[in-house]
Amino acid sequence: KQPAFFLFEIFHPPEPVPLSIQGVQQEDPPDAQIMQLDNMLLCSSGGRSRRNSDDGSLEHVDYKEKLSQIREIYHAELDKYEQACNEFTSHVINLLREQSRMRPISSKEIERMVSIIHRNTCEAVMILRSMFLDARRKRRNFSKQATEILNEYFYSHLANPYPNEEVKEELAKKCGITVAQIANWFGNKRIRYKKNIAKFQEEANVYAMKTVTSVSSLSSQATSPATPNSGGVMVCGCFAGDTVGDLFKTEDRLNQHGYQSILQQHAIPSGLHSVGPSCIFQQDNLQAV
DNA sequence: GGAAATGATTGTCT
DNA sequence: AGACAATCATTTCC
Repeated sequence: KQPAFFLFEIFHPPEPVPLSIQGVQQEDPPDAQIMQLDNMLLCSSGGRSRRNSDDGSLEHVDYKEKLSQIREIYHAELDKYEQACNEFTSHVINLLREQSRMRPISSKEIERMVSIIHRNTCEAVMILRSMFLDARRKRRNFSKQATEILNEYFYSHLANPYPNEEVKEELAKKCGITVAQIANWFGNKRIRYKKNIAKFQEEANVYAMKTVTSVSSLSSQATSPATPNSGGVMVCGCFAGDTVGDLFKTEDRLNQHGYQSILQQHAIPSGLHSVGPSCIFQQDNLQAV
């Protein structure tokens, strides 16, 4: 899942970041750093220098050589750090962009993240961690288009609104969300629909009409809405004006007004009491009995 | 600002 | 493993 994945990435950055160098870089201007290096070198070679005090020029050359060597290493390390820091920053930005599909992320938030990374990496990890833990339940509603697609599928497969893995993947692609989100959506939809069918009547009718128009526009000779792929049409038609919340009553009405034909279309044996186990109404029957 | 809607999470069941 | 049910946390609507 995204937050966990992100945390893993943070704790395993692409390149180990040399914290000590970062601290030096920020706290001291370049000149002060060079001075520091000079002093360190003087201290480390102090003993030898005293022992060879009679050969001052040789010692000086040796010192200069060492100094430039260390400077080279230092700058190489500094470059490495900057590169790692930039890589890490772009890495975080990419992850944020990915996450922006799941929850709203403003450009300000991204800027803040970047400034945090450039402060102190250790501190940054802690801040970022808490921020992501806080944000783990933040969400964004699906786009209208995505909801349309999902509802269209749901209401045109009302007899068996259980898309298989293949269909889920296809829907996920179409809607620009994950398969897990598709599963969540159908889980929520089934349960909420079943809990209060009356509330969803209007919506069901809307999508039924959509199916009618799309089907009739596809086949000009179709005079009846009961074409193989228009299951929702019949279902919603018989819901119109129905205020019954009780599933059993609803089922009776469905049987009376043609829901049976939809069940048959889905290769479900006649009579709701022998409907396959994947039918939501069957499950309710079992629970009620 | 509060209610309703909605996506996600968690625990339980089969 | 997948479905359901309850619930949480956020967003949207009035």
